[in-house]
Amino acid sequence: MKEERVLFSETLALQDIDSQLSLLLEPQQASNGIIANANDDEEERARKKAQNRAAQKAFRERKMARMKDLQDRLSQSEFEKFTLLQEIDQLKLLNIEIHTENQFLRKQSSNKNISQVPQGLSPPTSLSDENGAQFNSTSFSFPTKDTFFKSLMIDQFGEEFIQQRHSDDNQYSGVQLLSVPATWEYLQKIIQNNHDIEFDMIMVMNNLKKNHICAEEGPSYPIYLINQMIVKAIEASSSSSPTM
Amino acid sequence: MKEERVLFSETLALQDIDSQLSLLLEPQQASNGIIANANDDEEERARKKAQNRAAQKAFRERKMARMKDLQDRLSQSEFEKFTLLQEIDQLKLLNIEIHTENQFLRKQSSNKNISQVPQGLSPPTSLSDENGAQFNSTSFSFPTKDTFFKSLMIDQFGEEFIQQRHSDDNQYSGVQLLSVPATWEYLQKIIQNNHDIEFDMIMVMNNLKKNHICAEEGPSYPIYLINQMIVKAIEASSSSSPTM
DNA sequence: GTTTGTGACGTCAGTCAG
DNA sequence: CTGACTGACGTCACAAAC
Repeated sequence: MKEERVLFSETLALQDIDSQLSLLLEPQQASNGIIANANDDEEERARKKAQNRAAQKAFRERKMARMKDLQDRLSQSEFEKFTLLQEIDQLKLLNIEIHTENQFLRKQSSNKNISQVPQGLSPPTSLSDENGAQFNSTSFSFPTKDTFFKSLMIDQFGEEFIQQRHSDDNQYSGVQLLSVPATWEYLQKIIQNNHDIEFDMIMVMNNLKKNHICAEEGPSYPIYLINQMIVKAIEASSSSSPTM
Repeated sequence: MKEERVLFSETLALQDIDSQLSLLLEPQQASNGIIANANDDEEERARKKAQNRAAQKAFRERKMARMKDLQDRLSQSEFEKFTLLQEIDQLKLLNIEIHTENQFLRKQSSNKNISQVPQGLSPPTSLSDENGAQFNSTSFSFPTKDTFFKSLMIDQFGEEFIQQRHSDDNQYSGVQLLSVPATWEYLQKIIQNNHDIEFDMIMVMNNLKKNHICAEEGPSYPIYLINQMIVKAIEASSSSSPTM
């Protein structure tokens, strides 16, 4: 009772390539004998099935493509986030420098000529000196970047503008960081726990090398960057391996 | 020849809920009559099928969840990118202000006392004045933020650090913007082209309202924010609708 | 061994547009 | 009405984990 079905199914499978074409080759040899009617009906259903089969196949492919697209977009977005973070740090650094210079100039100015400098300049701002008090005279002990900027930003834009980016343990502006040894362990774990994937750890580490960030634990890498490099390495190994 | 199969399939469909349990309720009534052997084999296969059925179902669900997770992570990432962009703009603004003030101070200082101010301060930097030439005396005509910062950053960090964020048509630091009317049209198009989804356009516009960005075309919204709000609205409508 | 997870297909029913 | 699209399931084969 089941062999029938299996046979049927196999037949279809073999016809797979033809199935799409079978729709185009219209069934014009219908009016033939006595069995014409039944035959017609049968054919109709078969045609429909083939149609559906093709439709599903296409649909599945589209779905897969969508999935892949999503993945790619995520990676891309994450990467852009990272570059933005870098940009922010550059800006902060620049800001500190300028501000420091500013403090110095102000000091000079007040030494030579008291209240020569108007406090509120072009924009309706007031970069008052109270938060700059940490900068005294000529020896500059830099505060933590974040501390410094928080006070600065609050002064400029008010509390509500400050979005707290929790700088936890191994975090760099909210991005999880892994030190070099930690990265190494991470890679090993991945390889151990995922037998189906393989990649060149050395390649990953090398690719990572240029992108380190200086954290308290020494040079570190943002985790998503690591992941990205892993993906790259996997792709590299799979395209060069003989399995493909 | 096919009715058999259909019947069989339907039977299975009806047993759907039981199928998972049928595995637990072990077939202990096997050794009965003469037909025990055939029966046993049959049962075995049925059991296997049910098993597979359940497995597939679970697998599909996991897959769906993964998909959803990806979506969410993308949205989240995109959103974070946006806040970072905002932060950058704040920093740039702050930077301009301080730098402007700096220029002014420098001018004052050189008026009173030539070369009182050392050019290179604490960090090994040289915020030389050549790029600040656009600021002359007391009237400050602000350059484009980007122009200004490009020169400033190049001066500080060198060309290679400057990643060009193409500010195209309706773009805000690389994020596509839609003006209010454009947003409205966008929503309508979405509704038209996706019959299966429905949401309250008004709700979306309202949620968007607080998050506008001032572009040349007037208040605008970043496209991904719009998309996010649409998702929200869809969820809201689907959870409140009687279909659920 | 068997279970379990996954990929690839097929089938059917329901929906929408032309 | 017909055809395309889609969601939900089922089945099989085969790798993988127990």
